[in-house]
Amino acid sequence: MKLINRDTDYAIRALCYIFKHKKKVISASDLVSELRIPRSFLRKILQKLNKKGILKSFKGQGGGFLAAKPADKILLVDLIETFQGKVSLNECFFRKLTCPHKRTCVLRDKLDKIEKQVLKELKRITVVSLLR
Amino acid sequence: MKLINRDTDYAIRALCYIFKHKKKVISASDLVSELRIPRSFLRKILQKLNKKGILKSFKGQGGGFLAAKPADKILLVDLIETFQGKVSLNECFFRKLTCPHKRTCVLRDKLDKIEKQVLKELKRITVVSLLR
DNA sequence: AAGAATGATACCATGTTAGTCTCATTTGTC
DNA sequence: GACAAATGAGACTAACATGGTATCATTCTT
Repeated sequence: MKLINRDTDYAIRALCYIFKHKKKVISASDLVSELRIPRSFLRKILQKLNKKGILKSFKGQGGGFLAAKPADKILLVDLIETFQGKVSLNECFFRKLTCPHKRTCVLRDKLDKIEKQVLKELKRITVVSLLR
Repeated sequence: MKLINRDTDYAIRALCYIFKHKKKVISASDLVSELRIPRSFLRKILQKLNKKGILKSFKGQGGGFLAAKPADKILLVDLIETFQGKVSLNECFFRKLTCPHKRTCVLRDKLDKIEKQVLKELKRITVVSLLR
């Protein structure tokens, strides 16, 4: 029952490093030696951040990554959704089917409320707030 | 990222049924035909509830299960912990080791706060509050 | 003694997570 | 233009978690 998984975690570490060296283009190699994250794994993560428009990438010698937007515009929730899908604490399945009592289920109702709270809190966390 | 998994879900359904038929001893067979949950799976769940002191069991013909304590004394959190372990939204591992920045990590700090909120809300939910 | 129930526990299939590997493409430098 | 350094794309794999099954032992009622 983890809120963030390893991809998201690594993405955050990478982003923090990139923001601490703003203006410089950071290559995967830089990040690997700095963060000690497995190279191939990290590369996949960087590619995804690029596709999502959170990083800009530059190919070829001297290439690497730059932030595509300011740190206070990158929400933790966006990262979580990028790597783990929509935040949903109350998916309810009954024998592989979506539960037939969806609308009337008291438990679901209560979990929904908790989910909304969590989401609200998560939305207040940006990459800036993680830069120490 | 689910707050409750299938074991917990089934446990709740079973408990609700048992409480709605208080005083009667309910067998696994009763529950299977009522709730349409796979027999063996349900039996494992009932056994666990028994071991945890949430149900009392009776062997032999006419045997089955009874609630071991009142519905308002059974917290949803207890069920979650029985089947899924301690609620912990912020486990942080770094390359299989516990993360070395545990104490200084800003993210961990924020997730901790969210976890405390969730836990507080979860503790307010008892089986009574799920009996409709 | 028989049958109906739970207790204990091993097993299995599928999906998810974390990580690896390879090849193609782009770009800067000599 | 050749080469090296970088990213892009995507297939592959090992280990673990989840959901579910199966079997045999034990206990209790009749």
